[in-house]
Amino acid sequence: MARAAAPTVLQLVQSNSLPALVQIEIEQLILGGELAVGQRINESELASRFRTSRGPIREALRALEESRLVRSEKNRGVFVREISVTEADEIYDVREALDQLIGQRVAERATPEQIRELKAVLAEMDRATAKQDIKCYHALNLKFHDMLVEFAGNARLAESYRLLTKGLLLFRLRGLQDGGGFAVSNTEHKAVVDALAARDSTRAGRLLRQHAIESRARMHRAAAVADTI
Amino acid sequence: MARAAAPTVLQLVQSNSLPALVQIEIEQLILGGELAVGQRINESELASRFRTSRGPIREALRALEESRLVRSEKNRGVFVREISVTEADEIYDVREALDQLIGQRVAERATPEQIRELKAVLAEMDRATAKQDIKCYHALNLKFHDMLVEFAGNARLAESYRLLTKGLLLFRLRGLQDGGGFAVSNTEHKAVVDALAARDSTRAGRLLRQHAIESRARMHRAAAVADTI
DNA sequence: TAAGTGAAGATTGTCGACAGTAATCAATAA
DNA sequence: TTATTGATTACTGTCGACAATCTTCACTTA
Repeated sequence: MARAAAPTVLQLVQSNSLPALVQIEIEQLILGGELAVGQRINESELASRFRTSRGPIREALRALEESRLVRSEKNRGVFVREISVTEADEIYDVREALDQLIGQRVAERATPEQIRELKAVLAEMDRATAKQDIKCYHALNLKFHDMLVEFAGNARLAESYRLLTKGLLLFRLRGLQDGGGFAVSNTEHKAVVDALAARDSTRAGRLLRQHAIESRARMHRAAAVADTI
Repeated sequence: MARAAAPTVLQLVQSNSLPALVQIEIEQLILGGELAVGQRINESELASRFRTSRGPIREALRALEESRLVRSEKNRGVFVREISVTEADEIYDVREALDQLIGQRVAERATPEQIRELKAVLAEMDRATAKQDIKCYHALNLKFHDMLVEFAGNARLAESYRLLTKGLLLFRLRGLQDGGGFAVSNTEHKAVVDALAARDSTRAGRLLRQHAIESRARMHRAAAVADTI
């Protein structure tokens, strides 16, 4: 496993503090949809849920606010952030630039083993497509892009990229993602991996950027459809 | 003044909560060098300094940790983050990509008034250069790039860019920035603004990226010199 | 002298409590 | 019936206190 090893629960508890743990937990709640977009977050409720006082909860919420997953109104509480199409557009604008960089770097630095891992995920995605398992495809899609940014070998890049795409997830939770055409999406993935395997950094960068552009277009189409409903 | 209006103190106190205010204050302490890089931050000390309890301080520190300005060790405290040359390199890698995007967008979107503002700052920088006022030049340099990212008209881009460059400031605080050649730097600035005025987005993007690349090279030269001392 | 040990002090982690503010809802008046 | 007012309730903002942990440093011992 060439990727950064996932930390064990033990390591997590020992190194990270309670607020950090809570932060991860709340993030899962948001990204998992249990806390709906726009919803107010009740501190006391979370506190009793996690068997802590409100202190650690508040600390976690501050961190989540800094990462723009929640917004906070004074004396009113913190709310799960809602992303408008306009803001999603802004994010995509940045993402396109970063994806190009990611494609270039992965083409330059990825090990043969990592390329194989990417291909394996691609194959899984094909199977999910065949079964029309959208949920599975979506999870694999996230994994694929996460692996890419990891293989780019730049921690700061990965951090920026993940922060950005987390915002996009808030939007996707409304069910607008991928615009239905996910078989198309995987064709684009394959072209990218081909360029990576060929160590063609320019082409890989261009293709991954193009993939982001197409994703944005799919997002727009889905949003347009959703608005007509 | 076409830029985003600076919020008044009143607005700040009314809208933002105490932790948010404290966060800004601590950030100033760090970026101003009062809290040295690598130094441990004493919660009680800050609390008495700002006449609050430790709660708000801790919340602010969590937010600063999320923005990577401090790091936190369990049961040991939080420390002002130190940036290695390797990490500065990583940041520059991302910054180059973002700068290209910024150049393109500003060329497309900036108002004539904004272009004039940029030129005015450039003139100020020339005067600072003539007086060999490095500190003033440095401040204006930051302002120039901050205006650029603002004029790009993409809040998320601005956010990502500022987060990134804040990290670079931690490095710069060690006196390694600019590598001495700041007259050269302003020549590059002028070329960028020329492209912006000509509405040549491709050239503006290329030049601003190139400027970031040169900045990185200057950083490396300065670091090399610092290491021989 | 150097290494190890123990206590004392300082600092962080967490909690429960109280004050202040916003939201809710019933009662009243137009 | 609708709008307004006032009281009630719920929640956030902040604080001080205590427990747990780390650091420091004097002291002992080989």
